[in-house]
Amino acid sequence: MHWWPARTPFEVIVGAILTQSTAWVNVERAIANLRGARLLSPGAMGRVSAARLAGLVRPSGYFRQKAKKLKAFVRFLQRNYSGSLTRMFETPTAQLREQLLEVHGIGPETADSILLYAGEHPVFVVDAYTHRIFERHALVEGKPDYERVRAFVESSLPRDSALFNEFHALIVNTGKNWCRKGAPRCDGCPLRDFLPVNSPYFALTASSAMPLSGGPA
DNA sequence: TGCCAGGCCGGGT
DNA sequence: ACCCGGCATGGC
Repeated sequence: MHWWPARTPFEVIVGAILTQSTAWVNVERAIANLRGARLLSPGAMGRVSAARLAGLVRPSGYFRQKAKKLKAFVRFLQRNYSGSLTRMFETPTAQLREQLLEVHGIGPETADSILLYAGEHPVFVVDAYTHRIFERHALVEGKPDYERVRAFVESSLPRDSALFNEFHALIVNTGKNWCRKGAPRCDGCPLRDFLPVNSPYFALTASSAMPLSGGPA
């Protein structure tokens, strides 16, 4: 779907932080502000003040928190990789994931989004939609926490970043259209017709047949 | 008008 | 190991 609307890996990372619990349309304004201020590079963002940064990312909500998080990431990148994303992404996946989780403001979903969408590391991104869909379809054994869902998907599909990318994109679209919070349970969702389902392949097949409008791209 | 959006942190059990 | 309040703007 080529759905993550970013021009560079750094912009993907910025978007991943800014979109935390926030509608993408608000993130777009914030990123436009950053672009206008020529701050969409690790070096420039490292030099700007947190207060100035906060003003620019204001439309994305939680703006003081997010300014702090962006600063924390570029500081981490500078300290550990001399500001080079290329060098950062040369780090083995599991090791880099642990490092990212240490950074203030980067939790499991943001870390995995960075790994997959900015670095093309083969990890599956679990988000609110993934949780809701997999829980409603009872695809995961036991309590469907983040690591269980991730382990289930990653062990059910070939370890291929392009596939994880596409699969997650399809899930988010399915979620936006049919699995929003408060929506009638599975009402109109194309996945419903595939119950009982016990493999993500079924979800992938079903999702491919649905309209793909409404994405952030 | 109120609910929700592709979370995460820090402090409490 | 959970659980919860706080963080904040903009669209429907």
